[in-house]
Amino acid sequence: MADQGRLDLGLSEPDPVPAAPELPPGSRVVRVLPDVAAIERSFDYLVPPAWAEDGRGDRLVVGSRVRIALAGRRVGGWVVEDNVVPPAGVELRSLAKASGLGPSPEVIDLARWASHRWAGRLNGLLGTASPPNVVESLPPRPARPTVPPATDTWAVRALEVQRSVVRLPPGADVLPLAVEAARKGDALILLPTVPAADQLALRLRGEGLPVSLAQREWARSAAGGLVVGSRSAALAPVGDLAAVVVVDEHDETYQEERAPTWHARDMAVERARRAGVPCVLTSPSPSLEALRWGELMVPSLEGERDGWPALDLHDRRDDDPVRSGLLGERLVDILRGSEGDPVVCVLNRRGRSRLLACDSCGGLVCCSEHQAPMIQEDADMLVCPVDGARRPQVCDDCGATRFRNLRAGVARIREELEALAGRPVLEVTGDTDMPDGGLGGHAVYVGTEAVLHRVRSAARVVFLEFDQELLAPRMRASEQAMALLIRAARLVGGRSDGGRIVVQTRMPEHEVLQAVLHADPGRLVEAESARRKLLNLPPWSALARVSGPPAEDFITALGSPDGVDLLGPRDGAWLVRAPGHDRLAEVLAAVERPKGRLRIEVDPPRA
DNA sequence: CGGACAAGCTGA
DNA sequence: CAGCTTGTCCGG
Repeated sequence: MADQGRLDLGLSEPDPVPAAPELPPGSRVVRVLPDVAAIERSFDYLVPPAWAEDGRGDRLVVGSRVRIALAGRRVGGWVVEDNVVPPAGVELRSLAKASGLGPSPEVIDLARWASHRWAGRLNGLLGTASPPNVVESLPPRPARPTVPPATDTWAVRALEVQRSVVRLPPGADVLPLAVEAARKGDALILLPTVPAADQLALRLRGEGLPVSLAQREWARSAAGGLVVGSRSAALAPVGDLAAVVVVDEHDETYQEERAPTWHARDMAVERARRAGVPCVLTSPSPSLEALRWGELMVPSLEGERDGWPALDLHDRRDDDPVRSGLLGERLVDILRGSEGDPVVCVLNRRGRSRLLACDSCGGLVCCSEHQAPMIQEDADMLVCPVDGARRPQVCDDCGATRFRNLRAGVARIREELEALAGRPVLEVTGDTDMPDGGLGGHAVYVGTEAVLHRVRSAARVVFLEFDQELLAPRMRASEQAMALLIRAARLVGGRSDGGRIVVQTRMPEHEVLQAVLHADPGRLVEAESARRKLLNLPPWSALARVSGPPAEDFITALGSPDGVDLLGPRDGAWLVRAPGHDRLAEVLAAVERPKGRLRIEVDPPRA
């Protein structure tokens, strides 16, 4: 079959074939997509005639969850098409069981669109769109709430346009926007994390609004009212969708890491477009994607200035790189608590030293054969990262045996911070357990960026080495660096409340830092937008990263379609670049997929 | 995914 | 050539 390797969007068997003669007249046949990750085809089943009499037949609609016999076992699935004419020559089996409600036809169509847009399988998306347990019927629709007239005019204005991007400073409250969305009717409100969604849901309930949590309260969401949730909520049922709000649209947690790497912001935008309802994206620093899509609105420049913390740039270019290590002298007072506690220090690295300099001559300790920086394995052995050769810890140039860390990991820096602060310092990593409400009670914390998620609040956040964020070899390095500063800003509060962030850097003129310094995210946009345009990167193009053992075959099969560049291979992966997402999706879908573990990441998160 | 079946390897 | 592993195909 010619399209064997292609993705089935639940609409296979396009040729109208006469029904098999053995099918009794009046039989109802439905097309079912199995809920099995590896199966991307749909199959036809007979609706048991008995169901027509007891009402089960009426409840069976496109989207319904069913159980089917497939290759000798029972699996779940979704009805993706009703009243189909099955291809000739197949002996139909009957549906084994009806297992309740599933996504609406609108959400199925949306998922189909997403499956094409992100070149991935439909059944995973339908799984996300389905209730976690069997739902036989919906609760009654909640009474329409009486929403008090809005006091925040920006929220009203934001929902008056179909596509608006609201630039709100880090500390701003989105509650007025959610309430205003509720005035429109049933609204979908997305937040980056589940705790943030839970908290907003609680506050909206406090306002007397009917709110349900997406996924966990699937049936209530489908019945009506406000639906609040994180990424997966973009596919949640909503009664009668009247508005969509995506809070902190810049946040990368909106993108699914596994293929299909769909993005909840883009999904929500498309959902609103299809429903013809207004969609509002908010962010302290809107993404280029958002700005290209909608109309930018800045409620108050004054509010924005007050809402960002002050930024202290510690320019380290004047310091002796060898002598002063990672901790500049200006940090001492902060670490000792003279500007308030707690102090949160961020260093995006794990483990111990990666880069050593001789204490007496200042030279970098490199492998004489490969010129690569040696790694300190234990107290007195060095290891070459290229071939693993070991040698004793002695400087090649001067024979000294004392070294200094230029790139200490978090574990080492904790000890140094403790010495400098003269008080205990708690190390926080991604593995550190987080108590409810976040960590508290310590005076000084140090950790990778995970520390920004785990500590409740801070008097100061110090980025010990920010340049690696600014210079990271990733397309979105600047936006990601900005996202870190936004997180930090939320821990310390706005400048009007004394909020202050400290950044040690050798690039104080970098647009990310300048944007925060002047509480003007537009400065980042100008520079970043020009750079991306020059390099023909998103949002001025659309990218997909293709990897896995069959990647080469796939790329070869793509050929050289019009307007499409193939870049690579690099680390066994290729980049496919097209002028836009329509073209990209079209090109990726046009080719048979070689078997094997092919991974296609559209909008690759780490390109 | 998981079963069916076919093609390849091993051992006496 | 049985008995087993490994690979490929396919499901209504």
